[in-house]
Amino acid sequence: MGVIPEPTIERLLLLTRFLENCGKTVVTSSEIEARTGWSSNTIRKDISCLSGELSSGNGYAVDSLKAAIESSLGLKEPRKCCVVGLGRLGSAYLNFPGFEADGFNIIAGFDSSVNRVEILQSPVTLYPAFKMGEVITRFKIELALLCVPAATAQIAADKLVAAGIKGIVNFAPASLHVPANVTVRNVYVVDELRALSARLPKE
Amino acid sequence: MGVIPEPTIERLLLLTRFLENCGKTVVTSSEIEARTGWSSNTIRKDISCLSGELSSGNGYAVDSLKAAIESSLGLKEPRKCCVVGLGRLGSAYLNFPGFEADGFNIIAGFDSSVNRVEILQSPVTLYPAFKMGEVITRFKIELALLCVPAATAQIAADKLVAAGIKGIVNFAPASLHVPANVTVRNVYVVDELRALSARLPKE
DNA sequence: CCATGTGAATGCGTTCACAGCC
DNA sequence: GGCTGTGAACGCATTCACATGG
Repeated sequence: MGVIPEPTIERLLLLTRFLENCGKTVVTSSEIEARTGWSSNTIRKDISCLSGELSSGNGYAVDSLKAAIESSLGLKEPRKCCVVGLGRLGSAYLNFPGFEADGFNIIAGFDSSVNRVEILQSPVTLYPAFKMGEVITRFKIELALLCVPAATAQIAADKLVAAGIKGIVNFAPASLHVPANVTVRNVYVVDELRALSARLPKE
Repeated sequence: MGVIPEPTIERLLLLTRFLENCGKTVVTSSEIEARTGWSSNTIRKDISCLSGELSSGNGYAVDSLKAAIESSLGLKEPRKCCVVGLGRLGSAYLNFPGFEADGFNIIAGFDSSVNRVEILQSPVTLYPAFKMGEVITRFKIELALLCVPAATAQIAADKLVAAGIKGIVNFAPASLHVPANVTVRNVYVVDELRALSARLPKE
């Protein structure tokens, strides 16, 4: 059953959120279509990429389906994460309570300002930036939230890559240059607004 | 020249960020390939969707290229935006300085807690949630940053749609149900981490 | 000669249509 | 009857290959 296509992965991830919020114990592909806009064909094809008995003829058991997605996509294993750049956004994430429930553990924060590292109150250990390589390697941190300004984003990304990071969520408006074995997800609010703008009907 | 394919729009948006940061006045498609990972073929095809004389034989003038993208995607016109939900994230965006430079004006903030609306310090006018419809219609607000908890995201989205909003950036882990003429962009940090997880080599 | 631009070929994801099952 | 699952058809985006221009 080969590799799962990228768009399918993306939909399956969103589907788990739908399953969490739908409040039902069984759903059919048509119900999902009605709520998400994806055709029931697409949804069934997506689900057929998963393994296991998921349907008993009509409808999918919500719990099993959710579990199957999480297991197929490798979401079950806990992942160690760090926050790089402790400005307004970065320090917000240090205190954000939503990570644990999905198995993500923020275990370190980094900032180039030693002063800030010492002053900030935080539930996770903070380090000056020059310790990034050592700490990431030592704790086997896999993922990073990159919250530094655009001007220093590439430099920080280079350090993360050198330390063996596997994936980066990039909050800076910069297009990062990383090797093929490192995945980057760009999350910049203004770019999302621009993406919306680009889809508005032009008059 | 026909409609621009979705993936091309996405790349062109990221390309402008690259152009802003590359520090050169002329770039070739191969240079872009080396930095972004997209093939030079793809990039030239993308650029061919734009209109105007962009190349003089070798390389693109960075400024003209950036301008052409912005104009073709309709990014030049200023857009009115609002923030819905003034918790930690929402109030951070009220004070975020990066919107203006790209022509986005945050002109209203909404929260269901009247108390919070009265107490919060903010550079933009705040309103209680029940005024959403009226204010959005009156000021012709086109885009919304939806920063409410997952549990109330759909309800808030319904109100936005009823008020005539054109696009929503959804920060809640909820899959929103909106009519086809409204675009939604989902931006949830934990989902980005999950997307990275799903792409890590499974052992 | 190197870089752009573009019709043609390829490949991949979506859509279709129907067989199988409860 | 309604729903799932899947091979086959389709369509669109990427890739290729080459003609064009400085």
